[in-house]
Amino acid sequence: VTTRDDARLDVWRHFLVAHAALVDVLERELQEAHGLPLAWYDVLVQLNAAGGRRRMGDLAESVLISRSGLTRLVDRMEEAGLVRRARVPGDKRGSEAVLTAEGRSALRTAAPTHLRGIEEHFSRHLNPQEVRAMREALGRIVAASPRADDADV
Amino acid sequence: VTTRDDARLDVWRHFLVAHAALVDVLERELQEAHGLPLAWYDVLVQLNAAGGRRRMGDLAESVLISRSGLTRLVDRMEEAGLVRRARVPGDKRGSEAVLTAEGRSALRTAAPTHLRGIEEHFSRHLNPQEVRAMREALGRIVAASPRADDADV
DNA sequence: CAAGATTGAGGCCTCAATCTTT
DNA sequence: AAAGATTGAGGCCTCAATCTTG
Repeated sequence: VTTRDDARLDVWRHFLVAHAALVDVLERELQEAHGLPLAWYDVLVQLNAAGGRRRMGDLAESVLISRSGLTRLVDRMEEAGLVRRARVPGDKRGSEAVLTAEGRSALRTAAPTHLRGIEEHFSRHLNPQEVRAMREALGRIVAASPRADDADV
Repeated sequence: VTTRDDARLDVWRHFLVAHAALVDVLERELQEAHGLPLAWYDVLVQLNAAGGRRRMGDLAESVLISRSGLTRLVDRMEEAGLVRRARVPGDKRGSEAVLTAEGRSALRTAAPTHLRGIEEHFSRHLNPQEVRAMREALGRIVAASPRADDADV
C-alpha cells in the first residue's frame, strides 16, 4: 500500500507548501497595497462580521491566536487608530475591541485587494468539484480536530 | 453569484482554520512524545531524504523558512547533537548541514508518531476521491504561486 | 560585484504569572 | 477559586547589513 500512503503524504506536504506560499503572497500584496498585515485584516473582518465589537477572548479564538497574543495585536491596532477598547456593560472583568470609523474604512479599502488575491492565487485554481471536495474534507478535519484547550481525555 | 463566491471563500477559511488546528495538534504530539519541535522534525526529514546532507540554502527552501532563520534553527539542532555542519568540497563559501547518528535515530524514533498523527488527524478524513482532488488542486496552486524571490514583473 | 551564509536589530507569538472581578 | 484580560520573560522568525569566497 506504499503508493496509497505516498499519495496521502503528498497531499499533506502539498497542503503545507500551499499554505506557506499563499499566506506569503497574500500578506505581501496586502502590505504593499495598504500597509496592512494579514493579521490586522483578519481582526477587522472578524470585528465587522460581529457587528463591530467583540470580546477579547472570542476574538482571539476567531483569529487563531492566543489571548495574550491578541492583547498585543489589539494594542498595536489601537495605536494605529483602527480599533479601540471598550468596557463590556455587564461584566467589569471583560473588555471588548471595537471597530473605529477608520478601521471600517481601512477594511473597505483593503477588502477588494485581498478578495481578488484569494481569487487569483487560490480559488481560481479550483473547479466546482474540487471546491465541494475541499470544503467538505476540510470541514470534517476541523470538526474532528481536538481543540487546544480540551482535556487530554 | 454570491453563493458561489461564498462557497469559495468558505474553502479558504476552512483551509486556514484546518492548517492552524493541524499544525497545532501535530506539534503538540511530537513535542510531548519526543520533545521534538515540528520544525526540527522537518529538517531531519529533508536531510534524510537528501541522503543525510544538504546545503544550507537548499535546506532553507525545503523547510519553508528564510536563510537566516535556518542558520539559527541549525544552530539549535547542532547544539542538541542532531546535525552538524560541514564544509562543502568544491566551494569554500558554502556550508552544509549533515545528519548525525543521533539525528537519524531521533527521526526513526519520531517518525511513527508523526506519521500516525498525520493519518489520524488529516488523511483519515479524506476519501480517495478527495485525496485526488486535493492533490491536484493544491499542486496547481503551488505551481502557479509566485515564488517570493521572483521579480514583480 | 554576486553568491552563500551568518549576525544584529527588531517584531510578534507563546507560556506562566499576575491583577481584577465574579 | 475560576474567569477575563494583561504583563513579563523568552523563543523563533524576518529584513538588512556584513563577512568571506568566487
